[in-house]
Amino acid sequence: MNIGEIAKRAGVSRSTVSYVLSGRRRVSDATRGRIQAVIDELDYRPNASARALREGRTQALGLVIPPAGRRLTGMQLEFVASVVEAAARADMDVLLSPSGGDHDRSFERIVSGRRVDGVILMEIRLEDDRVTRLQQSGLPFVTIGRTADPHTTSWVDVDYAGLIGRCVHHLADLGHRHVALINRSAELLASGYGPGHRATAGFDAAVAERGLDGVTLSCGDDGRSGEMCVEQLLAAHPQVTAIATVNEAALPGIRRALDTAGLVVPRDFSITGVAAQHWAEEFRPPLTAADVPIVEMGTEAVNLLLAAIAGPGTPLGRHLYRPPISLRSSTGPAPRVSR
Amino acid sequence: MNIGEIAKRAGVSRSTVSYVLSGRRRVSDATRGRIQAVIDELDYRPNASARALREGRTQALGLVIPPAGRRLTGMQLEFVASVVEAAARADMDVLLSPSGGDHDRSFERIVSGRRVDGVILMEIRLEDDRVTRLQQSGLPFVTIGRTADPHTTSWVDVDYAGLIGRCVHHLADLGHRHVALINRSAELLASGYGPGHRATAGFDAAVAERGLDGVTLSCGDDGRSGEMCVEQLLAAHPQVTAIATVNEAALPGIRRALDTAGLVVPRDFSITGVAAQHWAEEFRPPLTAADVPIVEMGTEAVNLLLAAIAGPGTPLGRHLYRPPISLRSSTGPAPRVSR
DNA sequence: TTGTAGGCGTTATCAA
DNA sequence: TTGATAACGCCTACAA
Repeated sequence: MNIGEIAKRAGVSRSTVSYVLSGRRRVSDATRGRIQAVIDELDYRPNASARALREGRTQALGLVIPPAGRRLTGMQLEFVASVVEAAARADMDVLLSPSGGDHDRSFERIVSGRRVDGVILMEIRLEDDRVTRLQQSGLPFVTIGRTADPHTTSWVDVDYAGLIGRCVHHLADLGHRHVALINRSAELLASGYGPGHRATAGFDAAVAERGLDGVTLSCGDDGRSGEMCVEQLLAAHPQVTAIATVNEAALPGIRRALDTAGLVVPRDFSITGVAAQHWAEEFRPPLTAADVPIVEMGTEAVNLLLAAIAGPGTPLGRHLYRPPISLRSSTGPAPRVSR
Repeated sequence: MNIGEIAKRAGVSRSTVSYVLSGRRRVSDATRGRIQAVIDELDYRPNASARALREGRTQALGLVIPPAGRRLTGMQLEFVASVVEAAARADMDVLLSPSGGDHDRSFERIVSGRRVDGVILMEIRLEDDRVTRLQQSGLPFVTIGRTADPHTTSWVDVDYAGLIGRCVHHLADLGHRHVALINRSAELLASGYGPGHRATAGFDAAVAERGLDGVTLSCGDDGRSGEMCVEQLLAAHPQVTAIATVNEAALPGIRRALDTAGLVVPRDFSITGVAAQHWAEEFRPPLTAADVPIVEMGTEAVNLLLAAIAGPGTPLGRHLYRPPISLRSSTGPAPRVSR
């Protein structure tokens, strides 16, 4: 079923059918009605590949996600959902590319095969080959997270440094003197993962400013790791009375380890950090945390990208999110006596 | 950058470049070397739209996921990941369509615009418009889950009825007389969601066979709902000593409600069901459950689809998974005295 | 061993 | 108000 078939049945030329479809030139009511009837009857819709070839636009966005194997965190998942949703609102399809560090078949296919009109890159690192690759390709792109040189790209990001800093100040205000940061995994940090490094920087700065004793720990993105991490923390640093974390996937495990140690939150131990609202609320007791506005960020990333696609001369868009800390019930005054 | 440009620079015709790319006819070493050098230098890759138009194949699969708004469960997410992964292995891209009940723009665009070579449908219902639509479109498709009339489609599914039946038998063997099924949400059930209905059927059959007292509850796909659901269960049916569930997203909440009620698992209360291995292991104590082989199912769905795409006459493929119940630590003998 | 040319389904320019 | 036609980039049957 193609446009020629419709034209034939309606007794007009292909171009007229095309114009009825696009509305880009006047077609008499009579003719348009006849054509529309045929279109409706046959449920015709133009072939996307042909249109893409002709227009130079695919009406699709690429979304580069962390490769399988590593399980996506809840936050990553929500980003995917919000991007897909925002794209659908603009009648754009989303092509998923599970691409890790370097040159990946799927990534290359999407980029150099011109399968998409633009790309959203998730979980980028401070130095990221894929960013370089996209820059040289000329394809519009937006990153969720920013590289070490954020002045040359469009991005949305969370101010991990500032937020973790605020968490530390909040804990200090409550009288905590010995605090710990539970960061993302050591591999991720080693690969130059921005949020991890910025969280560390923010933590260190605030700890220094308030004259606290701070411990930093890496932790895998899963419950089991969180559990082990806190066990080790409690054993090695018994004086610690509070945790700040950017590792939401570890939260359930952190919770279990505190339970096992017989510590009641927030009476004996405080915990706070940066997390998706959903996870903060699911925590027991509900987590005092900076709620990452994931849906907003995903939507904004899509909007920036659509703008860049529409106008090649569009200025770079950047948005650093610094949501307030929602006070819930997981932080309290430092316990009087050390454990 | 197109094939003509490569041809010009290499001093050959376009067809020769094309043949070098496809390897479908012999090209002399000298010529091929010269062409390949140009290709490498310019990092040329054929335009996907043009190729799709010419070949009638897009090298992309559509994956229809539940619409945003409803948060994807961990299991759904893993399906997505496994499908994307399996597709990537076959050099296929995956186009995501967040489509709910009926005719959705995104779904229609993918299907009638021929944007994909085939479709994988998630979370289908016993009667599903999208299945009908795909059947009449002639586009190959595979469903994860099956409709009420499973003889006309290709699918992979979990034998929820059989598995929940086994769970009940396991509980009965342990001496439990009063058991509950925690099902998926009421809306999902009302919309004719197969796994929900089949779980109920399996539960009822096993309960009848063993002469037990069985309660069935619907529960939203999130922790909060699980918590409320179990609170109500304990209040309304104090004699219940065990739960079987197909609602893995509710597990954390179920856990919290049991905690709050002061019930120790498995001493005072047993819990089992069907869940992704990951969630079963994350539960405390680790959940005795039928582990849904998600990656295997996602991979098999892709393989069935690829086969159907390759050979239009391919027989329908169906695979009903019935994984064994992994005995972990969340079930034990029924407590002697009722609460 | 390589080249020529037609057509996949669209859209838009030029003509009528 | 409508129609004929070229072009988007690719693949391949046919020719040389």
